[in-house]
Amino acid sequence: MRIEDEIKQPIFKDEHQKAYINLVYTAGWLQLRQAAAFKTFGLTLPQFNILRILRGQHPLPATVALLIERMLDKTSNASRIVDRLEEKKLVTRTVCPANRRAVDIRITKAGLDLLERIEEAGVTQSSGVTQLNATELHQLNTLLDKIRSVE
Amino acid sequence: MRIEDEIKQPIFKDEHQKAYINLVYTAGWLQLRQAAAFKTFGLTLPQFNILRILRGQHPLPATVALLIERMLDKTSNASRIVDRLEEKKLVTRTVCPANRRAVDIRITKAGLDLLERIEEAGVTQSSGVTQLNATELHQLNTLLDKIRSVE
DNA sequence: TGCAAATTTATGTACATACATTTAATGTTG
DNA sequence: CAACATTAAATGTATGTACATAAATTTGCA
Repeated sequence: MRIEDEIKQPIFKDEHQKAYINLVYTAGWLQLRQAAAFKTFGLTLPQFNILRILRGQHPLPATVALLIERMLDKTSNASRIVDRLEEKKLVTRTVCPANRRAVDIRITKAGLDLLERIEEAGVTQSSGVTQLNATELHQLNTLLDKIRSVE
Repeated sequence: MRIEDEIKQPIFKDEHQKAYINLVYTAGWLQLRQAAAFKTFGLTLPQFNILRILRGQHPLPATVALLIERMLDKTSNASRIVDRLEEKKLVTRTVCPANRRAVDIRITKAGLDLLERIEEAGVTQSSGVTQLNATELHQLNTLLDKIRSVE
């Protein structure tokens, strides 16, 4: 469906505004679908993303600083997302012996198992970008990179 | 900058995953810039969006249901965003005489003035989509519409 | 060494999101 | 018309986002 019909706004100020709204709307649309899929596993999207970063490090630990660096949304609050994962016993937190300011965060066996179950269920494939072929994917990536090329 | 470098993740599972991450990341990037611009006027992005919908209706009122229908993020909570705007005297809320379940929401003179000041400051132009020319904008809109064409 | 600056994480506050539930008014139907 | 369903908005709760500040530790340098 065209974005005009999707948000019932037939006229945009210009094509820039239309593209902006389409971009933000589509990203939200994708995230909503992903979040719904993770919900059946008791995870939110940011929690899932952090678990995945931790698995990438496993068996090495990650610090909060490393999580922030790798997160899509860098301004969110990694500490509190780790709080939730710790409550669910999906990660552990121990003071880093080499630098007692830092905290070593590790994914647990339960966390690894959960990720595996989620991936077996094919949840991570559910994003609508599978609608696009190789040429279109390349086009899209180029356009998005260009948008962010302001400074 | 390419998305690989932006989030310091050199390898993606496939091009679909890369496009998905690029899309979500770029939308967040745009919204963060917009939000920062509105902040100087004491508004958040959703508050601004609702004010703009109300101006579109002006001098007719809007109901909460209409706001939700037009909002980019339909699952957000329009009631409470209107609460904030009402506290700032940018909108008024009165029970709809024709249907006492509904609430008539109207933008005030102060709200209209604020929107005008924001637009004079050119804040709404700040989105990075201005990097794209007409052909690219059309390409982008087509690709995004296609992504959402699952069901 | 000692002390200020920098680093790392945690916490506080305001706002927004997601979703379930509640409250009040209106429609519907036997 | 009474009982029940539906509709419209508000409220409750958990989580996340944005940003400022605090607390603890380490670093650097006079």
